[in-house]
Amino acid sequence: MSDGPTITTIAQRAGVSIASVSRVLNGLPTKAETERRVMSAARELGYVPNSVARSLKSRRSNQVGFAMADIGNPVYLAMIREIQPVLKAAGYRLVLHSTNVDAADEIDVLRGLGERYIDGLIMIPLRVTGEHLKMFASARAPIVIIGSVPEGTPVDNVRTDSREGVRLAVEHLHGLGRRRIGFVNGPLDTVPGAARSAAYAEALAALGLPYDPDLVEVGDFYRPEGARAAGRLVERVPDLDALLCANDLIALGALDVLRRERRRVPEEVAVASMDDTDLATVAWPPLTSVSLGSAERGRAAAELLLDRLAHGARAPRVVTVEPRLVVRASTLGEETS
Amino acid sequence: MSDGPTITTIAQRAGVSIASVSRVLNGLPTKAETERRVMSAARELGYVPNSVARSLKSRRSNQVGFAMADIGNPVYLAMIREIQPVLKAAGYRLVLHSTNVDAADEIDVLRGLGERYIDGLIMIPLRVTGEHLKMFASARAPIVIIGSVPEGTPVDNVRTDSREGVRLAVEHLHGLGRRRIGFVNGPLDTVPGAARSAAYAEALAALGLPYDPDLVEVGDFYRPEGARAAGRLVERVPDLDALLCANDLIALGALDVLRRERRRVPEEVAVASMDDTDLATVAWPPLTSVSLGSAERGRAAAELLLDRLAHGARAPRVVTVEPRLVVRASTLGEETS
DNA sequence: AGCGCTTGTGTAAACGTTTACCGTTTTCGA
DNA sequence: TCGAAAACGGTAAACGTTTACACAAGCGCT
Repeated sequence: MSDGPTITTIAQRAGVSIASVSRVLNGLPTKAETERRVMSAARELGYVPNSVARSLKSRRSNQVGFAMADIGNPVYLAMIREIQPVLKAAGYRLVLHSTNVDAADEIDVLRGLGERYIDGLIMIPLRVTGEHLKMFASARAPIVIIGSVPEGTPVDNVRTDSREGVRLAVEHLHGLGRRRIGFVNGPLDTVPGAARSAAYAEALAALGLPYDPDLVEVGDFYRPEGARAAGRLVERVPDLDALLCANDLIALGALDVLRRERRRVPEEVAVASMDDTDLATVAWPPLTSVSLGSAERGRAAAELLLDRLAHGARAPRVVTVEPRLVVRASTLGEETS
Repeated sequence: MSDGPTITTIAQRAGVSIASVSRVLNGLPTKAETERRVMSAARELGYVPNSVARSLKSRRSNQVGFAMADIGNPVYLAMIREIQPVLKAAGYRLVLHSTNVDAADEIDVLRGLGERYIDGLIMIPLRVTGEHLKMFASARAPIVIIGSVPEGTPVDNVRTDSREGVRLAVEHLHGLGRRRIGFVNGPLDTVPGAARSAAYAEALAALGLPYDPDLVEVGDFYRPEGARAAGRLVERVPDLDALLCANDLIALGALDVLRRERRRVPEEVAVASMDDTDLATVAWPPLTSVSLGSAERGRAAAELLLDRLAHGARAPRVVTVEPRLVVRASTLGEETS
C-alpha cells in the first residue's frame, strides 16, 4: 500500500491491540515482551506517528504562529531568529504569516486561531484597530502582541519605550551641537509611526528646541521612499544639520540621497536611525541607531507565549525592553577616513 | 462551554444533521431554507471550522515546509519572500525550519514529512549525505530541493549554475586587468563551497591564469570569519589586486578588513561576491555581485511544489536559473567619490 | 483455597470533520 | 391523481490517535 503504516498496521503485525501499541509508543508501562514486539514491528514498518490525528485527539497542534507585516524588513527577521530556536526547543513548530502591510490580512490570521492549527500567536500589528481588539478579546488561543496595545487588552504584551528611544537619539544629536534636526517618519496611522512622531515633538520640547513642521517628512518605512522623503527634506531645509530616521531602511535611503547631494555625513548632516538592525553596521558610514531590542523582544514574546501555553490562565503580562543608543560613525565622524 | 462550537453545535441549533451542516458550509447544493438556518446558526455561534479535523479526514494539512540552514542569511530571506506569497495564494501555510547548519536537524525535518503535518517540503540542504538521499527516496510527500542533487534523485530540483556564476565574476575581474585574484570560500564540504571551489580553479584555467593555492582561503559563510579569512589572505599575498568572495556576507567581512588595512576598493583591490542580496547595495562601496537568482529560485521551487501537489506523480523536474553579474562600485570605481 | 490487589491488555468511545449510502420528500409530466 | 425521477437530508463510517473502563491473569496474604 502506498499509505504509511498506522498503529493498526503495527497492532496486526505484532498481534496486539492498538491500545497497546499506543501505550508502548508513549512509554506507558507495558510488559517487556509486548514492548519488544511492538517496537520491532514499528521499526520494520518504518512507522511515523501521524501528528494530525494526534493533534485532533490532544487538541494541541504544537505549532505557533508568527505574524508580521513584511518578512522583508530586517527588524522582523531579527525577531524570528530569536523566536524560532526558543519555540523549537519547546517542541513547537513555527508557522509564518507575512501580512503584506494589510490589516485585513492580520484579521484573517487572528481568525485562524479559531481553526486550531496553531496553539498560540505572536503578532506585530502595524495598526491596532477596533476589530483587532475585538478579536483579541474573543480569541480562543493565547496571543502575544509585540508593540503597544491599549491598557487592559487581554493579551501578553512586549513593548519597547520608543518615546525614550527617540529621546535618546534627539538628545545625542543635540549634544553634538546640532540644532536643525530633521525627522523622516513612516505613516502616522501605524503604531510605530504615531509613537515616534509624538516622541520627536516631545524630545525637542524637552530640549527647548522649537518644533518646525518643515523639519518633518512622512513616507513609508522602506528605503526608496525614505530616499525620496529625505530628498524633499534636504531640499526644503538647506541648513539641516541632523536627520533622524524612523528606521534603518529609511536611513539607508537618506544616506543614498545625502551622498548624491554631496552632503558629508556626519560633518554636514549627522544621521541617526532606529531599530539597529544588521544593516546599521553594513551601511557606510555605519549608522548610529537606537536599538529597540528586537532580539530581546522576540525572545521575550516567545517565552511569554510558552509560559502561557504551559501554565494556562494568568493575568496578562507586559514586558518592556529598554532602548539603547548605539553610536556609530554616521553621527560621530572620527572613523570616517 | 469554553470550547468553540462544532458542526454538532450548529446542527443542534439549526435542527438539522451534521451532514447538512457540512454540506452547507462546503457549498454543496442544499435547500435554501436549510442553508439559511445553518448559516445563521453558524454566524450566531461564531463558528470556525477545525482545520485539524478537516486535515485528518482529507489527508492534507495545507501546510508546506521550508527548511534552510539559517534564517539569518539574507539569501534565504530573499527566497522566503518569494515563496510565501506564492504558497499563500494557493492556500498553503508556511512552516519554517531553520536547521542551524546541522545535518541531523535536516534529517529530522525530512522524517517530519511522515508525520503528515506538511504536504510538501522545500529544502536547501547544505550538504547532501547518503542519509539525505535515502530519505528523499522514501519520502511520502513531495520534496523540492534548492541546490544540486545527484542525477536521478527522485525530487524536483531548482539549481543555479554556480560554475558559470564564478566564471562571470572571475572573467569580469580579469577583464579589469586584475591578475592576482584571491578567493575566500566557505567550507569545502558544503554544496556551494565545493561547487565554487571547483569553479574558481576552472575559471582561472580557462583564462590561462595559474592556480595559486596561496590565493585561496577557506572559512565559513559569515561576516566575522569572512573578515578573518580575508585578513589572512591579504597578509599572505601583498600584491593581491582582486578578491572574489563566495557570498555577500564574506564580502562584507572582506570590506571591513580592507578598510582597516587602508587598501582602497576598488583601486587597489577589487571585490566581487556572490548571491547579490540586498546587502550588496547597502555596503560601501556597493558590491559587484553575481546574482544567483535567489528570488527566482524561491519562486520556481514554490511553483514546482504546487504543481506537484496539484497534479500528483510526474517525472522529477529540474529548473536551472542562470546567474547574472551585477556590476557595482566595488569593482568599477567611478562612483566612489 | 479464597480473597483482594496489582498489573497488563483489549474494547470502545472520543476528538471534529467529510462523505457513501439510503430513505424520504418534492417535483413534474402524463 | 398517480408514478417515476430528482432533490434533499439523515445515519453511520471513516480518517489515526489517545484513553476510560472493564476484564483477565498473576500475586501475596490469611
